Amino acid sequence: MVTIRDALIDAATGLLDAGGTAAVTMRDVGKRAGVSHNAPYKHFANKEALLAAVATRELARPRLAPNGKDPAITTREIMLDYAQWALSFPARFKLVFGEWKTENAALQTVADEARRRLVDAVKADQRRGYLPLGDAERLAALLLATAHGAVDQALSGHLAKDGKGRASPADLIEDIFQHLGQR
Amino acid sequence: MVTIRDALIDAATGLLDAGGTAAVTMRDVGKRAGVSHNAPYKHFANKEALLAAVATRELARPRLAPNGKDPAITTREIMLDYAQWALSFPARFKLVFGEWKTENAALQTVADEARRRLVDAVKADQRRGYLPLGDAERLAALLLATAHGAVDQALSGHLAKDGKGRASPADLIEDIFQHLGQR
DNA sequence: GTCACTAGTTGACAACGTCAACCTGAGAGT
DNA sequence: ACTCTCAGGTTGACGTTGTCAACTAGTGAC
Repeated sequence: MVTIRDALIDAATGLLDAGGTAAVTMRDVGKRAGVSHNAPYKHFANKEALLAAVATRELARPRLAPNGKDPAITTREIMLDYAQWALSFPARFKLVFGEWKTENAALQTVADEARRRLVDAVKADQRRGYLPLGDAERLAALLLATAHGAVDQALSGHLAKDGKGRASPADLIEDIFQHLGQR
Repeated sequence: MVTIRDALIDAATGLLDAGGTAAVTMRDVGKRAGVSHNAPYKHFANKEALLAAVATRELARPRLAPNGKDPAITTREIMLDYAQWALSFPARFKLVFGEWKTENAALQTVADEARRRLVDAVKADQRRGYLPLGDAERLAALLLATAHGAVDQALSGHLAKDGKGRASPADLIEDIFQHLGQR
C-alpha cells in the first residue's frame, strides 16, 4: 500500500534528482503528490525531516543481493556498486552525505546498519585472503573513504575534470584493492 | 590594500564558518562589510559567484610552504595538511566540493593548480622511493580520494560516528601510505 | 565642462519555509 | 444514535531571501 507519506518522499526524490537539494521545495513536493502546499507538514516536521526520510530510504534500499548472509559478495563488489549508485544519482549521494543540522535517529540507524554490513564483508574477505589482516573496522573505513572520495572527486567536476585519461571511481577502487594485495 | 570586494569575501567567509552555506545571505554579507543589502551585487553577479570567490581564495591560499619547488614537502605532508584544513573549516571544505551550477573559470584554475602541485609531489616521492612507481596522476587521484573521503566521512557524523576508537582522517591517511609501502 | 562609468543607495517583487486557523470525515465511547 | 477526538487536509498570512529596477554621487577622460 502506497501511503501519502511515500508519495511525498517519491515526489521529493524526483525533484532532487532533477535539480539538486535546492530544487526541492515543500510547495512543489505537495503539488507533485497532488496535495496542497502545506500538506507535507502533516507528515514531516520540516523540510530537513522530509529530506532525511529521502536519504534514509535511499540508504536502506538494498542494492546487490539483500540477503545479509550471502558470503559470495565481496567488499570489492560492494564498493563498485556504491560508486555506480552514486554516479547514477549524484543528488541523492550529495544529500545523504551533506550537512544535517538535526540528528535523525532513523538515518543514523540505517547508516550504522550499512556500515556493519561492510565490516562483515571485509572480515569475510580477510578470511578468504582477499584482504590483508588487521582491524576490520579500520580497513573498512579506509576502503569506504577511498570509494567515497573517488566519487566525490568525479562529481565535483573542478577537481577531476579535463575529461580524458582521468581515472574513474571504479578505476580507483580497483587500484586500491590491487595495492592492498588482492588479485 | 583591502578592497571592498575583499571585505565582502571576508564577510561571507565569516558567515560561512559560523553557520554553513545557508547562513550566508547577501544581506548579511553587505551588513558585515558595512554597506547596503544590495552593494554585493556591484561586485558579484549573484550569490554563487560570491561563494565561488570564497572557494577560490580558499583553494589558492598556500598552506604549508608556498614555494612550488621545495622538494622536501612529501605527499604525505600535503595530505595531512589537507585533512587538518578540512577539519578546521568544515564549511569551507563543504563549499569547495559542493555543487556548482555554474562553471567558474577562476575556481577551475586554482583547482587545476593545486592538483598539479600534488602530482609533482607524488613524482618526487616516487623518485625518492617513498611511493610505488606507476602513473603519478592516477596515484595522486587515489591518495586525494582517500584523504577527501576520510574527511567527508568524519564530517558527516552519521557514517563515522559513535565516537571512540573510530579512525581519524589522519589515521586513514597514515594507513594508506603504509599499505602503499612507505615507511 | 560635459560625459560616461563605477559603486553606492532605496524600494519593490516573487518564491520559499513555516505558522495559524479552519474544515472534514472516520472511529471510539457512551 | 450522538457526540468527541483527532489525523489529515485546506487556505491565507508573514518574515526572510535572492534579485531586479531606478535613482544618485563621485571621479577621471576628453
